[in-house]
Amino acid sequence: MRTDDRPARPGRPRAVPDADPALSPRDQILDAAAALFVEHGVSATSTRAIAERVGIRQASLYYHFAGKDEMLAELLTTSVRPSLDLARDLDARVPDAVPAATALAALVRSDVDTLSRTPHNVGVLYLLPEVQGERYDGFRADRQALQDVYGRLGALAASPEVTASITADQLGAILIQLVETVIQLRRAGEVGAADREAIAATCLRVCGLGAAEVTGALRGMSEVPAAVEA
Amino acid sequence: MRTDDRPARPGRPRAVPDADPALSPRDQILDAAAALFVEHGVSATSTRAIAERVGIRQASLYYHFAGKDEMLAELLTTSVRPSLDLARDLDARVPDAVPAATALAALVRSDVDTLSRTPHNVGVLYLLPEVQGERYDGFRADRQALQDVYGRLGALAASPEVTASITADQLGAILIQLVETVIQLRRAGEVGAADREAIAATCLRVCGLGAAEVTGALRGMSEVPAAVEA
DNA sequence: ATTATCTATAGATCTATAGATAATGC
DNA sequence: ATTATCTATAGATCTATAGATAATGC
Repeated sequence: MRTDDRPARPGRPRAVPDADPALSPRDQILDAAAALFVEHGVSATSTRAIAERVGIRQASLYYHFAGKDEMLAELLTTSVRPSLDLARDLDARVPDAVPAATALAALVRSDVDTLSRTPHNVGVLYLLPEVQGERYDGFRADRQALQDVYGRLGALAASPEVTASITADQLGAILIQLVETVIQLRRAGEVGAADREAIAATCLRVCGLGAAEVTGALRGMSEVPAAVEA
Repeated sequence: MRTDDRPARPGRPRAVPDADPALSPRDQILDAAAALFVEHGVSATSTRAIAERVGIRQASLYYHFAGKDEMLAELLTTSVRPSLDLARDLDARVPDAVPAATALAALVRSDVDTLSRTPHNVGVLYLLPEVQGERYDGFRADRQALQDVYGRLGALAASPEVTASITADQLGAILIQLVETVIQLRRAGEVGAADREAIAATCLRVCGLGAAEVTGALRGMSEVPAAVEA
């Protein structure tokens, strides 16, 4: 089994010619698996169905992956990682270099935008029952770490009234849940800029920010990514 | 196939004696299916596994249900119906007999409490990919109707700043998503009264209510159920 | 006679391995 | 020689039907 991801190498030609030779076979398989896992779930997706969508024989999948589990693990990890990286980066700059509300706004906007654009709405994968298995402990740990950052930034940004009635853990769970409203909206139809902004603004309002502070944080946010790149 | 739900009638005895004769065989099957669907998903749950959990033979399931689909359909419907009934009831009394914020508080509290107590955390079923199939159009319509009420009550309760930046549809999606934070919390561990209150309060804060209004609505709420029963 | 179960099983999958083959690279 | 595919298939399911059977009810 090949586990790396170099471009396609020579080998016996496919029975059906490669539809997209620009993508590595591995990525073609991941893309097909993502689409089918999101639509039908993991168990309802057969390795045959994945192979058919790629345009290869069922057995050929096993040259690239040990099985569906491994495909799912990779899809989960590559989708949570960038978000966690940004979260940690922001977390480290708060509150000295960046106000908490600004950092939270930046994280929320980034995650909402990413989730609204991922191919096949892969955020749906987080909801699948398979993900509860210990096979995916690593993913769940990353996700929990992300939630913790949400809770920490939220608690720092929060008004005293809010802080009095809600813990950082609760706030983390609530904020991440709110961000994932995008996933459900995408299931129902197109997600527009207004939807994304409504969700981002709601995340800040949940922390007790007033209307002026909400728009302020969403504005100030636009400077942060530049700082991060530096 | 028997589709009603009378108490058990005579018939060949089970190989393994009935563990809970107080429940009809149908309810025993639904309970087992719910537990397994929540834990592993529908496709990953075999009819054999359901039967084993009940304590009957696999083939005996088909005397009560046409298949897993029918079990899932019944579980979904019986879990959304009571909530939709309450929502419609409240919706009809707003704003003349009951203030919108009070009605929203009552609906949120009821749904949060219900979801936090359902056996096996059945709210998880809403998230399964199978539910997107047209086989479950009826359930999804009920759920959309519930979401619409959330949006309507939320918009009526909302402060002008909130109404200016968010539509009733967006608010409905956000509120129902927030309520379902309970489902995720239950996956992670016990859900306490503080968690339920944090979520309920957050739903009201999302509508732009201040701290005083939030606690006010959650208080006034307690009178509403009595009015509903009348 | 009616009911709710049982046993047995056909037919349809589905996964994962073994081994062959058709390319390119050296 | 190496690589990426292919063909073929064993073994393990899983679903849903046919028909038998062991109770109670009349």
